[in-house]
Amino acid sequence: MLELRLVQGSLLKKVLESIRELVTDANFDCSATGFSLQAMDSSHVALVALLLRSEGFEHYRCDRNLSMGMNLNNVSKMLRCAGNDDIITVKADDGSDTVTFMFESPNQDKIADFEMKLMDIDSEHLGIPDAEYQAIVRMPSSEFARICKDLSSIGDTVIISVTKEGVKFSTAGDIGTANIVCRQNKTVDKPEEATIIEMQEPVSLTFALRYLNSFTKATPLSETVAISLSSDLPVVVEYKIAEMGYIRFYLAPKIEEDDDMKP
Amino acid sequence: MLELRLVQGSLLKKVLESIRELVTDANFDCSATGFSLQAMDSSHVALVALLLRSEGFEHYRCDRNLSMGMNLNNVSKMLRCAGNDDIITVKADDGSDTVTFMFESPNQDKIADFEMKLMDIDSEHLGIPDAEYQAIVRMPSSEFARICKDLSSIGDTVIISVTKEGVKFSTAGDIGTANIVCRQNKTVDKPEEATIIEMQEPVSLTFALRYLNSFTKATPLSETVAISLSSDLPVVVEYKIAEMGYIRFYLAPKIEEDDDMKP
DNA sequence: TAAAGATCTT
DNA sequence: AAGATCTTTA
Repeated sequence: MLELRLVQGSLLKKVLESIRELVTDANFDCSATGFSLQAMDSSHVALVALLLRSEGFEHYRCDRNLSMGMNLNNVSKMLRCAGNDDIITVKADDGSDTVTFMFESPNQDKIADFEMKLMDIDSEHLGIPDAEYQAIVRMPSSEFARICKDLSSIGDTVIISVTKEGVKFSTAGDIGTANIVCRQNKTVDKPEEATIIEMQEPVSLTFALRYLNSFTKATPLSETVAISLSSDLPVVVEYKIAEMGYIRFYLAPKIEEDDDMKP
Repeated sequence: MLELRLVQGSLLKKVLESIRELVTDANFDCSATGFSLQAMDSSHVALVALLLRSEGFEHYRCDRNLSMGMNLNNVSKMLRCAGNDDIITVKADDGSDTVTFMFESPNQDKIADFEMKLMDIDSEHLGIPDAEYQAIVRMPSSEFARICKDLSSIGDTVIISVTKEGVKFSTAGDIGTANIVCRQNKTVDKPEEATIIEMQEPVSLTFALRYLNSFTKATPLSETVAISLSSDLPVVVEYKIAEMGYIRFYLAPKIEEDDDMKP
């Protein structure tokens, strides 16, 4: 028997809107620890890892580990039927091949329940080793989203270069080139407006903007984003979910190609 | 000679936006009593009845009964040229085959007139008998609209079931099932937020969501909607138009089909 | 602010 | 394929 009650239901709505563009089908794994998901995007280039710890729920009951395969578009359709102030409860009986989403309006006048068939999805659950990163950039998530969106109107890839002074986002395309430099800045009114560089050594890596732009769908979940970079390691773009956990997106850097070698 | 002056011109704009999706051509009937319209939708499944009483107009002159056939899309196009604060005057000369819409800006600086050719439309004007309904549900129009929209992302039809305690909207589709229960609630801050059930006996009927969603285009006209249900009678979805009249939509219930009988 | 384009939906 | 809505641009 599984029963999770989340008073701030909008959070679950936002989580699904964050992942939906990248992943179509995925297993939600429930254990005593919490509610988690790990999935590759459809082109097997990017990876999403979600964790919502049990302590973050108002009520959390999970008698035995459960892996529930769902089509995220369908989950999203159902969650869109929940009001932003609704309390969401997720229920599944042991051995059942369905999951139920329950939405209660704040004044309890409206109660909705949505039942959905589960699917069998075979997924290789990758162990993601904790790595030391050469550089971690923390910045306002909205600023990161704006930069990725702006640059993708110029080019397809972005070079992210970190030095002690700041982080530079560069791109080039048919119409020209663009560089956006964000200086480290810890002296701000609100901590969530800070840009903070934790750097062991300078690093410069290239990524496809298309995926970074998908990652920024998670912007509504957190005021800040942490970007962890190391040569030859996938970048980690992390959005913390207050009191509950995180969404992390992983993306391998592009190997620099010599343009003259292209056909 | 016909001349109707409506200071709150936005009202006429909203009326047309409410009907336009359902009905393409219709006769506007003008008499000393008021301005009315009755029309079936293009697939002859739903019926719209509009009444704007003469008392609601700032000036109302209708020397003889007049039936003016119009293409509602074209009327809508013209009315969209009126500002929301404009005063709208509708004019037609006896025997003329045109109608004129006049728009005056609030400060009288702008005066526009749009003339449109009338059409011949033969319509059977149905007498709609006043019926006793087994149940009448009054609820916030926005909530009804939200429910119809949400459910149509899951299924094509909705079962509306009324009991003394409340009203339940249910649907089923490929991805799952959904039930939304609204409890009767008369103790609200504002009367327009109440959900009120007037019930003689319980009733449960099935309707095509496609049409209900068209009906909810009238939501901007009224804070509340009244849904009148009886077995074997068309449902009436009524939006009152303040001080003037109403728009009523009629839709026959679906006869429950035995799924096994389907091909 | 309004029109056009793009994207998503039925 | 058409319509609706959202976003973007003038």
